[in-house]
Amino acid sequence: MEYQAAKDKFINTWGSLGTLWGINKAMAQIHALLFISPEPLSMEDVMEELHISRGNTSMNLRQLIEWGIVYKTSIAGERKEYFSSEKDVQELGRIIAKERSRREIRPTLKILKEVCSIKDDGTAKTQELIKKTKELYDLADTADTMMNKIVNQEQNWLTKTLVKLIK
Amino acid sequence: MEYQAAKDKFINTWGSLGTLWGINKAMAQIHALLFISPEPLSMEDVMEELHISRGNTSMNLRQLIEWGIVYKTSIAGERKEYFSSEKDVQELGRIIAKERSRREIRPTLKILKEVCSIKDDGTAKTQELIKKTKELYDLADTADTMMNKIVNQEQNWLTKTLVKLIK
DNA sequence: TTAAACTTTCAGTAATTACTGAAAGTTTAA
DNA sequence: TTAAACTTTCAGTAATTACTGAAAGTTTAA
Repeated sequence: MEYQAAKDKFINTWGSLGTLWGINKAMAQIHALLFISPEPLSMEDVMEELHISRGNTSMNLRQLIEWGIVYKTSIAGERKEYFSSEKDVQELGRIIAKERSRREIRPTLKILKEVCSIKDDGTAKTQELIKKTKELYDLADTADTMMNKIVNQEQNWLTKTLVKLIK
Repeated sequence: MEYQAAKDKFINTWGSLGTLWGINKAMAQIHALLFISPEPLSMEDVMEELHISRGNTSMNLRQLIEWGIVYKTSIAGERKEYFSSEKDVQELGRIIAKERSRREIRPTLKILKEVCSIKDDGTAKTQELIKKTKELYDLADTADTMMNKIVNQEQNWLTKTLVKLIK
């Protein structure tokens, strides 16, 4: 496989993986492109490489920046803005885990907490609702905590060692 | 908050969380409904509760069964099929993690492996592609392995203890 | 200041995905 | 067997989401 073929394959795979996880294709592809590019790219570059419109490129780049995994980079003597991706995979993982936790898991935990706190009227269906949402709360809370601990940079020696052992 | 309100809130939240993760709303809602129902429900029941059509209900139930988190349950003397959800949250987590790994992470790992194995022609862009896809491969592989270890029932004493310690 | 070089916004449209409901298919009881 | 009671399939349509490209907005250099 030659460079161009490999590159296209990677960008396309990343794109379709994205859609499977609720991320739009263009956004995932732009990220893939920047991630493997040794130099920052301009909006024009991205448009040409992926054959997408200016508007689409602009909007998705902005979202990636909002997520914190793409940066605006200025190049001396150039008027255009250039964009580059977070290059450290560990850091990438950390940011994504943190953002998904903040945007999705935490709000869900809040709702689960509310739902499992309703008054127990003694009926089977109420008791089941309370029990199940409580269990889900605990599971989601544990998973969230663990994920953050594992993925986090601020790992102490103990955690790091344990993670290695489990693996 | 009364039972009905809490139930609706839970089902709706679960539905929108689903869409955020690339699962369609109806499917997530059917699962939510079955998960908190003390008794198995018929297709008719599901249709009425969620106000969705017969076709939609049938298709999504089938998908949930394919995922392994909803079961067909027969009720003695009843001709209809009844459906119930996996009730153990641990088991639910285990199944979902395993299925997503099998359907999404493994295929991605395979592609990453291919892409990072291309011939190094010495150019900066080729080297960057190889390096970055290799790093992604390692990250995804580690995350996948850890997730499965953690979520799996076949935990030995050591793993269990370590998981508790990290948490 | 102005105008060239850029980026963002957004109304309109295209593409995708989800849903309906009736027809076809299947199962079961008698 | 047959017909009633169910489930599945699928063509057509509705709803949602993504994308385009031109107009509006912004920045910078002179």
